[in-house]
Amino acid sequence: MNPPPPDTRERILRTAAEAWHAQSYDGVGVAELCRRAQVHKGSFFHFFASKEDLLLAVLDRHAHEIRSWLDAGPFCPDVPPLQRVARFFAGMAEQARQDIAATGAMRGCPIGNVSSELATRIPAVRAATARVFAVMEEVFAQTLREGVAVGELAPDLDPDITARALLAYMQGLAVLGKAFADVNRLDGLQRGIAALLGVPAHALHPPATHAQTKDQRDRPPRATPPRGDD
Amino acid sequence: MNPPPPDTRERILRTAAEAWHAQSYDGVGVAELCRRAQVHKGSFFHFFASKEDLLLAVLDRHAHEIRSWLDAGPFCPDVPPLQRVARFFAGMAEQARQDIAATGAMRGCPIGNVSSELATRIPAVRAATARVFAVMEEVFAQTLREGVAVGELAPDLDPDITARALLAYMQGLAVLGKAFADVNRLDGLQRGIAALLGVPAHALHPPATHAQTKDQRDRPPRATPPRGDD
DNA sequence: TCTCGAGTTGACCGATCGGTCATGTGCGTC
DNA sequence: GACGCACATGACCGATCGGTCAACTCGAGA
Repeated sequence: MNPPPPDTRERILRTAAEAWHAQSYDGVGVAELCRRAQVHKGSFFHFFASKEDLLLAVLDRHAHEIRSWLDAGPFCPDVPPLQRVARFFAGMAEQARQDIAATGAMRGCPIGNVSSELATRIPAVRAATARVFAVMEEVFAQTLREGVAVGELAPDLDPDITARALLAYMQGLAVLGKAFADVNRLDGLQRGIAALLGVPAHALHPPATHAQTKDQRDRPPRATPPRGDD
Repeated sequence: MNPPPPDTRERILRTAAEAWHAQSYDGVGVAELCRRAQVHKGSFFHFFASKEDLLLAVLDRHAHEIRSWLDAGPFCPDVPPLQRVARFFAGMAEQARQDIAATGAMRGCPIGNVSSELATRIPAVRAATARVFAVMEEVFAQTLREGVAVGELAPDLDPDITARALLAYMQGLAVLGKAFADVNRLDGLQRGIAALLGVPAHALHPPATHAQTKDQRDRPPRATPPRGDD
């Protein structure tokens, strides 16, 4: 009810996620984070025991929110399963295009980036990123299972292994996209997905236009207000 | 040439490549690099204008050496094209297994890691990693072209796009492997490759670890014992 | 013999790193 | 009104960062 509620903690979390995605964990220090979030250093360490602690909080939030985000967005069951997958990858491509337009570079996957940078150095971070990936894998697998049930996919397709392959392909596209920074490289992307799914390329017809996955200002049905308790 | 000159520069290059692969660019500073390479700081900056300069040199070397390395190694034409691809990915899996055994973690792809960490921050690094990826893509594409010519692959398969997809898949596997740090996750790997190539999974039987009898061009692939090797 | 320059050595630099801490302030409660 | 507490504020800390520098060694060429 407070007009200017002290969303300090929230601001730090969001700023960190954004900054680390745009650059890297080591590349953005606590001081700059504080500058961007308009928070004083003392306050920062009032909310987070350390920089690493903040990273784990960011990843934890991802792990807890990504499923509902996916379910409400690209994987919303308002279209058949195969189209959801296509819509998800189309969203990725659109995101990449926006990155290029805005900054001339692609930022890649925030989770994949962090994992690549820190998985060997900080075991807890490795585990946290794995948890996020596992959720995505589950969402993929569930969708694929539906696809099999509906008859869009071959009955002998292994949903779990295929989900894993899809996730790998997606991460690889993120890595290559970031390295090449060229949207044209993304052509032929659909073909790979279709191949992994064992369907003809035309089975993944482009979902009309970019779905409105980003204009969601409304509160989701789940009543839990944004609070990063862990 | 230089008969017994101290290979200082060489030592720095190798140490940096190794250390940055095991950890990350920002995670290993010049001081530690010097410690490991047994080089004094002054010498370091005698050979390289800056830390970033060294990184570019490391990447440059990769770009120049990787083609001949691939051609002499996994892509050596002593086996049919498809088997070379299979051998390459088997080598990756083997590498991952060794990483786990030695350190309990997977290091991922040295190029992919660097790109993920620095592509948005240092454009020159982005370009340098892209160059390495481009070489790999070329080697893949060439092999695929051969595969089409020999009849191992469908005549309408697009070698360039498929090569790109294969490279993406490989990078994704590296990212997920690093995050999950679990060799079992690598099962089902072959299936994805086969799917991307449009061949049945059994067409990619795991090749022997080392070079084997050459000139088996006319022999169709035969089933080989599954991964019992450990 | 002298010079010269590639390479070595380690002290040193300012900036920044992640993190600490004493103090201040506003608010809810008794 | 006084106390407690969540949070704000910014000076401050030692360590480390990437990088500089002057002095030194030493072998090849004149």
